Amino acid sequence: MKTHAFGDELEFRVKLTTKGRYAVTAMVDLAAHSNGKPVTLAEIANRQNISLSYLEQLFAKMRRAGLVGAVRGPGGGYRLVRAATETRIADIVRAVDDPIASDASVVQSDAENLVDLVTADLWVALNDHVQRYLNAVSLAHVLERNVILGAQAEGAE
Amino acid sequence: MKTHAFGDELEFRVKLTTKGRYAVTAMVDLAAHSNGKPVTLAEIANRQNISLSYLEQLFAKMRRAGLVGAVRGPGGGYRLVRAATETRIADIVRAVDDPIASDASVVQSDAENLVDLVTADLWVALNDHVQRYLNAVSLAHVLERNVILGAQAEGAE
DNA sequence: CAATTGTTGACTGAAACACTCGGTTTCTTA
DNA sequence: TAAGAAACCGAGTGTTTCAGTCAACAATTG
Repeated sequence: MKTHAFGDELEFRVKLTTKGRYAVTAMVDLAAHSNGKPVTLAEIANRQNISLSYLEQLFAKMRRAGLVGAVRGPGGGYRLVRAATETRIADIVRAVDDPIASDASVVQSDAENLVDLVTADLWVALNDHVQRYLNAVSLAHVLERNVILGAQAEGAE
Repeated sequence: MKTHAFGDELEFRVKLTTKGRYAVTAMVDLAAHSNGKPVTLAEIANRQNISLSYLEQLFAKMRRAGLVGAVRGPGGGYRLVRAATETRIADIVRAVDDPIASDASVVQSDAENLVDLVTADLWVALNDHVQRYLNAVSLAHVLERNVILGAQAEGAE
């Protein structure tokens, strides 16, 4: 029995919760302390006051997404795969957020009436808006405090 | 014991979950079927396939927020308080989302190190971005399918 | 009066969040 | 080669939110 209008898991392409903020914070910290040697999660956990185990989970996802590389053993840690200028905030948020399971087609498909249709329009547009913004901002931008209200959006290529 | 870097409830000013989408869909439906007479939640529930009781909760919040007015008894229902052109999507989303409890000052206050600071910058900027967009779009815009990617942002007055 | 509609509160199962714990592998260095 | 440092991995936990159900109550109409 179909009980509601939207798919159960169809959240929003970019989720913007504290989880993403944790990940971004950790990545900014990593970028800020990158000087050749890998950075340990223990350091980041200390500096940012985030639980080590939670960081491990977040970094596991980011490693699978190809954002960071790991070095095991003493002297090991994580480093950025791409330069800070090439690592986009959107990548980080997408990496740690849950995969928005399956049927994203709901929005498009069973738009039986006009209302479904126009609401879908709005959500797609908004999503695009946010996506574009987070895609235009890199770790380097954030570090340089070069995040200006609104001004970044058109830089998206 | 402070276990993590952000306030427990400090979400994000605008939350953008399915809950907000339900509310927006319902409001679009209400606006679309406004012709003098109040519109019943039962009608909206039928058309939009949302549970009646859930709609009641959402409309209770929107009524408290001054977005809709209720008429009880037979022939009753809800109507928009302001015109569709004056009802902004941001108002709707804010009305139904939970109040982001208490201490939003965390972001600003204990920014001990640089990383906290720059991350806070980013989140404030992004929030502003989304807020601005949703503030520039009215129910009427949505109904007229007048929602263009990105183009609305500067219209916010 | 009865029927209709909104109003309110309590409750529920499922999911996500933000961890915790306990282990295992991999690598370095003494 | 043994010790230890670090990344890996999976299971489990308490809390909150989501989305919905249910039951009662209040106001209005005919």
